[in-house]
Amino acid sequence: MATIRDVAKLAGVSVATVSRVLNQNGYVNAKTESSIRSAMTALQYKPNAIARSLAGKQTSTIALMIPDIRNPFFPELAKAVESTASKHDYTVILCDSDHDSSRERKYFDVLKNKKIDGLILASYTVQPDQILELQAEGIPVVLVDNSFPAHPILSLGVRNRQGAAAAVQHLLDQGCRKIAHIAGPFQVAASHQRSLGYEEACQSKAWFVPSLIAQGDFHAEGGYSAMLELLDRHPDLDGVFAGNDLMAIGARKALSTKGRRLPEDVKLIGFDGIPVHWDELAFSTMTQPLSAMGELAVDYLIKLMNGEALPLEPHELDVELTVRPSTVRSGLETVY
Amino acid sequence: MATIRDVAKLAGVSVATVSRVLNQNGYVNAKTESSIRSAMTALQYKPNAIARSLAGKQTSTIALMIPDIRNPFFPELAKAVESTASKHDYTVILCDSDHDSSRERKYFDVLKNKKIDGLILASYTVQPDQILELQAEGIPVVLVDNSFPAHPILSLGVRNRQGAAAAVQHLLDQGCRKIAHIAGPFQVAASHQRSLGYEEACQSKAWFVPSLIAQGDFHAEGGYSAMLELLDRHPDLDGVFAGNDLMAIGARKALSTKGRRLPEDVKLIGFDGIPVHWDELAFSTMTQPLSAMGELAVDYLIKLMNGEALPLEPHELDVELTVRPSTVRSGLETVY
DNA sequence: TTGAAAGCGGTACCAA
DNA sequence: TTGGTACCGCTTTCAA
Repeated sequence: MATIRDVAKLAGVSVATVSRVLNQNGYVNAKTESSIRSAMTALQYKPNAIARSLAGKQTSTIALMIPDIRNPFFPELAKAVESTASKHDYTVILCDSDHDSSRERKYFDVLKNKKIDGLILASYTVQPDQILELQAEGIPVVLVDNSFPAHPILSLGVRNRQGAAAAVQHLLDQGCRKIAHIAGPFQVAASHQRSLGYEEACQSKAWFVPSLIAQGDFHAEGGYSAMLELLDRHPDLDGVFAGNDLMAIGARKALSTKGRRLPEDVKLIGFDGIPVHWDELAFSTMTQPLSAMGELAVDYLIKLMNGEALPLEPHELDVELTVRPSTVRSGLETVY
Repeated sequence: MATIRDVAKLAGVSVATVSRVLNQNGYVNAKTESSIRSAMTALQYKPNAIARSLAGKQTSTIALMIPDIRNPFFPELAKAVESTASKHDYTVILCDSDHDSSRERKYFDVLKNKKIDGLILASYTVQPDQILELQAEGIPVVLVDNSFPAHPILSLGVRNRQGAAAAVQHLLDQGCRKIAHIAGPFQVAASHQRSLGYEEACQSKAWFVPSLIAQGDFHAEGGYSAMLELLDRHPDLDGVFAGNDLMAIGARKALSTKGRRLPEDVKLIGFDGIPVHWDELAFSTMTQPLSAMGELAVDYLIKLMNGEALPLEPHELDVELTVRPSTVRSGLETVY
């Protein structure tokens, strides 16, 4: 492997000059430059990124940390992050914390040691202090799908409360008169906000009682059992808002197990907009702009890495109502 | 940030000695070591991985390159790769080539510059020469879900031909007498092998005609149109083997559009074993051991990185028949 | 058992 | 406009 010194020698100049053309900074004579460039191609010179990182202070590497890449929420986010990052010549380290805060901690250490330039973090287990510490070590962080409003942490998410309220409103619009809610883990801020949105939209209704809310776990299994529970408590419910799509999937199964037809007997709506492939069973949901979030997260991170000071109020994007046959018979949409 | 020199100074030794305790190699007096260790904790010393990489010759970083993380085939693979790698203190760079060979090439360059220790590659567009070149540059490669038997490239996949034949056999066992096939892209070796497996299992049958094969594209859309085509050509078909699950999804839609009931009128089986969430619609498939593949890929890569010479015949794992209601009425299985 | 010092391959400051 | 050179922080001979 040719080094910068080899190039300098062949071109008959100093390494400093070669470095200048490499980084396109500083003055350098046109003929000098061209002779250097031909030396570079002659030697097939490729700058060693490691050496560059050590001397300069950029690794051109960011990390994306998520709880579980198998959760259909994340591949799309990851795709957008990766693609945007690589567009800006950043490389992405994938960290799957597996919802395990000890793995998270371990990764934080590794990432510090590796001097990554920045981190995009989706976590429901981090403590704000940990993020602050990363920032103190010079690693900018963009928090996604979560926020700590009391701390100086740039965060990015969606309007969960408003979105949830809109979901419930859609059910009301479709004629529902008794709408239940399968709540996600209340420790997860986004989840909590959705529950608040539900309550906000229902509280004033005569039919509303707290027992219309059942606790789920963001997984299909939890949605399934929560739905059974709800049907048991309220056999006459005619609408369900699930705190996320995975729970909606479980809920659908429970509903069909109990002989409820969608949308005739019960209307069901979820939240997230994870990819679905079956028109027949696809259900209505509030779709998150995952791709836009990933892109925006990288854009913000780059600004932070460039030292720009950004407003720290949580940046919240809008979710979009996606109508499918679980709430409107004709809401059939080609999704494959 | 404390450096190794700070530690050396505080402990009253040389950096060489500190380096020795850091790497647990070479002789070092027990008391010396303990005084160094306490200096390290006192200074909160964390070795700089970049400097380490430059001086040593390991970056402890591998890359995982895949065509599209949104393809449900890959998240599980990625999860296993990531988790196994991190167990061995390797960090994983995620490269999503987006099925674009120019992006692939660009990434190869970046990865060389960054001196990654190894690469796990899933690609249907790479040329063997490119892999050879990476290897020549000292970057070991494990090729996944593809192979170039004529070249010295370690590859890992499943027994596609046998698996496909087994899928068809399952349809035969269920009483099918006219089985169609939706083929994936023939340029993809795995896909081609599956088609061969289908032909192998059908060729001897009296009902077999080449027009029972339609071309798909590994996506739901292609499966859909291929299925329509097949139904048009052979209204009496009673079994379908789709070259992958995504096409099976499209095929299912086409079948239901045309009023065919599963499994009564037509039995459908796919290939891959991507995650499904709906019991009701889940279809039979040949499940690939994705998690095992990811783990094995890393294990192999680590051996290669350690300089071990490994046998270069493609390592092929078995696929497993997963029976669901698209082929057997009672094949209901809880999948959520 | 320990230390001095020469790299690893760049960057960037200071002179020339 | 160019070159000399001191780092960046760690590893690894080679001597002591």
